[in-house]
Amino acid sequence: MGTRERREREREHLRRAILDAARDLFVTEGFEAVSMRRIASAIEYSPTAIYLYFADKDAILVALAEEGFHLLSERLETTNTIPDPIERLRAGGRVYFDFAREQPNYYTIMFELRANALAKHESTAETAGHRAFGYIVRAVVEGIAQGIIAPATVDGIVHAATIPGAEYGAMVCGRAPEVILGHIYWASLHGAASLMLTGRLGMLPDAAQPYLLEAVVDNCLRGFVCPPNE
Amino acid sequence: MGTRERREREREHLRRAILDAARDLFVTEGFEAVSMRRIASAIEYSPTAIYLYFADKDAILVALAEEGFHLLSERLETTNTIPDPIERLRAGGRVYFDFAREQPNYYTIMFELRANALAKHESTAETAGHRAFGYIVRAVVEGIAQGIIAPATVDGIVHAATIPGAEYGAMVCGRAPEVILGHIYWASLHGAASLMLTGRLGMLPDAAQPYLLEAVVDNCLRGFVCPPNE
DNA sequence: CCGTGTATATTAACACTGTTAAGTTTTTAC
DNA sequence: GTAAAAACTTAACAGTGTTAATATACACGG
Repeated sequence: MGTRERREREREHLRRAILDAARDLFVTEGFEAVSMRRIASAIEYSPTAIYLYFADKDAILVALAEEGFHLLSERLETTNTIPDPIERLRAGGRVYFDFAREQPNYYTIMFELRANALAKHESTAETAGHRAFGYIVRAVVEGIAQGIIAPATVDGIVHAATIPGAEYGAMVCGRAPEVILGHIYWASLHGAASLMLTGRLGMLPDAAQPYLLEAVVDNCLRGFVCPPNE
Repeated sequence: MGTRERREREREHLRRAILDAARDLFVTEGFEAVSMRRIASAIEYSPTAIYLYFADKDAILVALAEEGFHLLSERLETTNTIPDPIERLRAGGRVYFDFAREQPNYYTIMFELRANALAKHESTAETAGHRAFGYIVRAVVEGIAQGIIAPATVDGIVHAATIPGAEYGAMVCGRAPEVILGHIYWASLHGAASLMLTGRLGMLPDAAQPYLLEAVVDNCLRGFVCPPNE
């Protein structure tokens, strides 16, 4: 008797409907438009019905953030055909910025959500984020293997960060160099995207902003490939 | 008769009391603890009294953001004694990260406030932000003048960002190169700080985080000084 | 000194918010 | 057909930002 299967299917269906309504609301009307009551009226259920499917509002936002990471991962996947690791990273940077520009609300909940909310819901959003990060890390690994990202660069970073009294080498080796470099790249991308979305690039003419993003990517990657100068 | 002066003094006094209470609340209890009613009870006034001093809640937050930028500027000022522009930029990066770490709530409202709220209150917070940004820009200007930040680097960025069909050179020259380089540096700093504060550096051991920040600064500045490799 | 106008502050209320407890309807299982 | 379980709703709580109407204090002109 497939009644339980059907029930589960219906459950999943409504769960999706809730998420869709929530996404539509905040993709079109922004973060603050998403209230339990508005979601409820969009799906034509009572507000409290939602609590049968999500623990609280944060759980919905975490689920949406996870969706966002999946979207981003899908987009990043298209860069996989690019053989040169550096060019792949560069293309990934463009994809990243395009995503931030086209889906500002997604980007906002993906990266504005505090560890607070994430931890509370032991979300898979974190692992979805890791998957997206993986695209960066793999390109860096290849770059190192092919000698494009010079060991000297890695050493340079190791060296430069050896501020007094620190065993930074051990730190870096605890996590592989590609993880460090990946974070450096990610930080650059996120910083530029975040400044853009919060309107902090107002000093630049609007038309120049894409070029700034390009320049951020370029400067970061130049740091990766150039030999250290001493 | 100094009665009007006294009144104005009292006004300013209460205005400050409101800001102090608001700051205390969110520096110690976080962003969401700041409600009009809680501020009111802290200063022992009725909630609506606040509206005689601030247009709305956003106005308070904008004012606090402005305070934050002043604090940051003060800290950045201490780097002014460092003669070498690159080392000054590096020290500025450390100051920036230290500020983000020690005043996470300040940092949050300073950079999470949407252009939305800022524009609505035609705030001086923006100009306060510009002042902080000025420390970066001036160091870059000096670096270029002294030949430490190679013209080749600037050209490199100009060149690298010349994606098909774009007159990037004109864009860059519309705003001076130092503004572009300044934004690149700022984006790196903000990205790293933001990832740190939102708990996205969880992949790294906690002790390694300061070194990552150092590495971000180093990689970015390496991009500034190294000659383009072709 | 006394009313008057103004600045200042308060009370009550509105329309929201996320969330919970209790109650109702619907569906399943025997 | 009836009991149990799942799904859903209603009513309410405690809170939010904000406004309109009201009261109070206070300097100023007569």
